[in-house]
Amino acid sequence: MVASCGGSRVVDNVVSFGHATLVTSPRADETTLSNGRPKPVLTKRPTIRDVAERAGVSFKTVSRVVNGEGGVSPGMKARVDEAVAELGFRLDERARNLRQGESPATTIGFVLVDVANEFFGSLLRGIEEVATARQCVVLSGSTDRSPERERQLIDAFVGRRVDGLIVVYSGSSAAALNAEIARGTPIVFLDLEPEDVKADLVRSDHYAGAKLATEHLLKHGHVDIAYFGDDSTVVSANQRLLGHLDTMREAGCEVTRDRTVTGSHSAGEWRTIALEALGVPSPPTAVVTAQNIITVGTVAALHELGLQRTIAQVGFDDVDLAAVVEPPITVVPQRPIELGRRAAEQLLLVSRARTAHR
Amino acid sequence: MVASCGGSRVVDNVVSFGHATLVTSPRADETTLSNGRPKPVLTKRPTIRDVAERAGVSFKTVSRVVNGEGGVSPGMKARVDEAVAELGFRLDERARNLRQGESPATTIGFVLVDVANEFFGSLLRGIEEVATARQCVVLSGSTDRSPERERQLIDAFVGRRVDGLIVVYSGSSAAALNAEIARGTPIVFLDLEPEDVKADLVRSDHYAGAKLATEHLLKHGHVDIAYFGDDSTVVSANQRLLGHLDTMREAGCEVTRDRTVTGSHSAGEWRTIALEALGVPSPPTAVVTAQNIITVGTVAALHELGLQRTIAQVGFDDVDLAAVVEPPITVVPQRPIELGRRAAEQLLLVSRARTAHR
DNA sequence: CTGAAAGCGCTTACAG
DNA sequence: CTGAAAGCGCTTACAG
Repeated sequence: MVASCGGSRVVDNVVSFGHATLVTSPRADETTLSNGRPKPVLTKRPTIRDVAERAGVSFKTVSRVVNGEGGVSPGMKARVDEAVAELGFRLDERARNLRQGESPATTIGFVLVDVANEFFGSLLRGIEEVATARQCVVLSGSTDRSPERERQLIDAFVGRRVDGLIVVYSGSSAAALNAEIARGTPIVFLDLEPEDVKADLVRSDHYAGAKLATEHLLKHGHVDIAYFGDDSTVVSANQRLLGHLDTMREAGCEVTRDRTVTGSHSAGEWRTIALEALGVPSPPTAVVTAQNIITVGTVAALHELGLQRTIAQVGFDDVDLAAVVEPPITVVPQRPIELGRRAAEQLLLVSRARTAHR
Repeated sequence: MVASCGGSRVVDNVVSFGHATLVTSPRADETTLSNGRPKPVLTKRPTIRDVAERAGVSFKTVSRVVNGEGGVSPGMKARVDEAVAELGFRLDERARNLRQGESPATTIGFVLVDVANEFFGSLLRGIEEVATARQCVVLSGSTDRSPERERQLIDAFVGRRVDGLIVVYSGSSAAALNAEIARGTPIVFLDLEPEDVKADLVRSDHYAGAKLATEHLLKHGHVDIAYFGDDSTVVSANQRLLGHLDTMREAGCEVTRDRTVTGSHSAGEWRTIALEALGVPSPPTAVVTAQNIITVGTVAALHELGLQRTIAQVGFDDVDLAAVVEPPITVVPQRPIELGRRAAEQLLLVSRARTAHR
């Protein structure tokens, strides 16, 4: 039972074994005739008039019933309800909306960077939650930080007359956004903020978060704390760095250049950087890793150096491995779902205020 | 520069330092008067008639121009274009759709389990990509596997007359879905499949994926291969297990009970399970971890046992740490973005076939 | 309590 | 090349 090459380890990283499969049901091919059976006739969706005809009432009465307006005699209501059920009638929200003019928000548009990224997916989740609670639905799209894509998405959403827009800004025209705001579309920015556009913004308090991280380490007696952060030209990264530096200064701790590394790198690159910065004769006693992938890279480096129980680490955001690494890592989570919720609440607040005002 | 408690490590796991912040712009409060300035008048959105009036043409001409229909003299077109720009006119897609009857798909509804989960977020990303390429937009919502939520979402989407539905099935009524399909809404199921509903399905070929994983290890000379998998009552988990077992049998390798562990556990629990199963006197020489969190837990266990270079591991799906762990892990990725793309392509195919047929 | 008219913003036929 | 009419599916006033 011992393998012939027990000591070998498969080392290929991410072998690409794609295996998507499409199972086509017979039903889907029936747009063309098969074995002589008649093509299924796609019955046109029943309208309020179809229901009225079937129930033998005026279409206005149907409208009253399906909208629960009341003022309809029980007998008529019963007949209408029956016809609705038989025909499988469903109100067309588009038509309602078109006529209704001002009514509570029904659709929110969310422009984000990339839904496949857990952070943005969580933002969407939070928005969705408050939207759903109010019968509201969410349209979303990824920009990959392209101003052009952002413009297209906003165009598409506005064209569909969303009641409000939540956007993780990617650099599209401030003038266009201001025009849209002036035109009455409520906009709330999330996470990233454009200059020259006056609108509400919901974001994490990165400065305070970094302060907490560093204070946490100071409280445990550390004074020689390294800091690995994202490229400081990114506003949030800079705020985190400032939070760290200010906290260190206030505590009277020295901050040296070689203990503070910032830049835009992959997890693998950060592993290398951490190996160099922490694998020195007198390493810091603790390190703040101010971003997800930096945390992952640094954890790997600490374990390789065997220093995972010697150098304390506090990271930002949740990480898969937080739960299984020994010892566990302390992190300052960003709570993106909460961020999304707050953005949606703010949007609907503004949206409602406007509706009420007309 | 040496910390006073250099040896200590902060061990709290995930300290909750939430720090969402709302920055309200002055603009947002202007729905009520402030410092005597007049409330901004929300100009009503300009319609095709407003543009016509401004350009001094009939509204039908405006329609022609904004739809790029041609058959309009250059002079008129120029006047219309100018008026459109001045007024910031945008076609109302809702109204277009209402009148147009049959036209290419414009909105897709996607019902998933949880967007905050990277797998589902990636599915959405894939759908979005093919949708966007065709001027189509995506409405999505999370069910958390609640049949009730699923029904509500489908209702909301159908009410808005989406041109098609992609759903990761969560157990809502098959009868309702069949009725909707009969009514003409194209539906494609993704990942999970309902019984008693005839519709297309796009999913990973879990059996083939597991086969590949196990074959990969066999090819490297392993014969004593352990298998850690999700609860086998989950269809996909069962397919993976079968793929593994069949491959082992075909290769003439023995499979014992203690080498095959399945069940629904957290990453931390899997770590414990792996420690027990692999920390035995004569451990297997390789292990297949058939799911994301199982992989994470097992990696942690192997490193703790110091067996990460002795026992080979092949996992399923991508994992954050795949990139940084030493040695790197081999994984069979599921390519959720690709799955999403295929589902959307299939949906639009069916949708188009129907449109053409009317 | 019930219904006929007008209109939401657009497009689809149909005339000139 | 240009436009007046009718209608998409519904709701909002207005009458009975």
